[in-house]
Amino acid sequence: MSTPSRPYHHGDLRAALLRQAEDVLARRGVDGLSLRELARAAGVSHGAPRHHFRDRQALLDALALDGYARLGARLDAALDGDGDGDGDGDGDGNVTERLTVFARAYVAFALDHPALLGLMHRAKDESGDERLTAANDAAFAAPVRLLAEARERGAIDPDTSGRVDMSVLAVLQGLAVLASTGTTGGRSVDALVSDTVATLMRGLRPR
Amino acid sequence: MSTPSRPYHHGDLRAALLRQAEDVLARRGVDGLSLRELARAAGVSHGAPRHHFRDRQALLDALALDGYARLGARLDAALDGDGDGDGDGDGDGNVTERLTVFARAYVAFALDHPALLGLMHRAKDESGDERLTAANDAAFAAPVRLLAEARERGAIDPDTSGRVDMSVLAVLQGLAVLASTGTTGGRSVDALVSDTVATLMRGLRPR
DNA sequence: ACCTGAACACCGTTCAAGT
DNA sequence: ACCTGAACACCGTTCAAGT
Repeated sequence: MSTPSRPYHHGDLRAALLRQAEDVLARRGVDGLSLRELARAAGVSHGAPRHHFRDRQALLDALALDGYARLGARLDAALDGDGDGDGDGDGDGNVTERLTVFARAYVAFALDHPALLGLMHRAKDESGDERLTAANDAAFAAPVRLLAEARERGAIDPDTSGRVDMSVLAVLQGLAVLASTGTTGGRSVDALVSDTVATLMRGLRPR
Repeated sequence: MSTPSRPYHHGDLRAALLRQAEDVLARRGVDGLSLRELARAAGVSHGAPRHHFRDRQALLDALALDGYARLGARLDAALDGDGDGDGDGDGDGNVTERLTVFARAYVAFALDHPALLGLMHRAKDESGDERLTAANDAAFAAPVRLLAEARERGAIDPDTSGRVDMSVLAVLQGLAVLASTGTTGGRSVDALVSDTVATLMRGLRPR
């Protein structure tokens, strides 16, 4: 599998740097992340990372990209595990449940990797790398599909057409923000999530 | 008002540093903000800021605190300008409108000062300064009051008690995030905001 | 192809010393 | 009280040179 001789060094420096970087990110935040320190931890000179990442931002982008891939996988897995949604189709409860499942998965990711998620958002907005926006879109394609299907089945109001999709995304984003900052208003995160989805389905108006 | 003689230097270095800092923040982001550069721009030595801010984070905190004060003022002003809400009281439309007004004001702030808002959130979460969380609470006290009053008047579903407040905050946060990252799904920000508030009031379910 | 190591131009922070 | 300026320990980035 691996040759015993190490011509210069590190079988796969790139992977090692990313692994260490995520560790440091989680423990000390983006500001605490130094290329030179990563190089030191990997046992290479401070110039070595240059061969795998053009600059610090490139390493950050790679970290974010990997984060999106894992987030997408988790979201998809959560929805898959919840059933495929075209069985008997009891109409309404299914959408509420599936939205809740999705929101929970997203919030769980936000709680597990707050610094990484923050990095992902920042990288998507500020870095020029368009693979990041693509990865973001891919990760959130599932709820948009979910809503479209529900609308076709009549499980959610059809004349809302496409304009509620953004609203739902706003709610998901907001939930993740509130959860990861601990602004849950004194209740459990799970309760916050299901209450919010319920509120969204039901509306604030009386009746 | 001001003595013509400048014993050492800068009438009010603290204010000058903050002013410059916000400028740099808006134009080059937090990472582009250097204490030494600020000192240079103010015409003082690099050690001078130390007398007004213990370290870089303290300056960032001060910036965030000021941001919260201005955000709060803008949100309150927007709601005040919209009427006091206990006139005739036509019941429903009032809440929708006032929530929309509030959301628009918040989103406008997010669009005007994206970097500052990001700094505010980060500072609130990561810095130890509890005045920041207090400032955050104060800024968002208005919509919580608004909901409480609406519930008393029966303008929103009463048995939702306090558990929708967080939901509404989540929506507001999410809207600001989406707007400031340009993720508006191809429509205007104003439309996104009013659609989302409408969706929230009405609910996703048919009928 | 991958890594080293010196070099350059920056940082934040500390602290004696000045006025 | 407020500011200076040297000092220290870091950075990111570049680039010849090595293997």
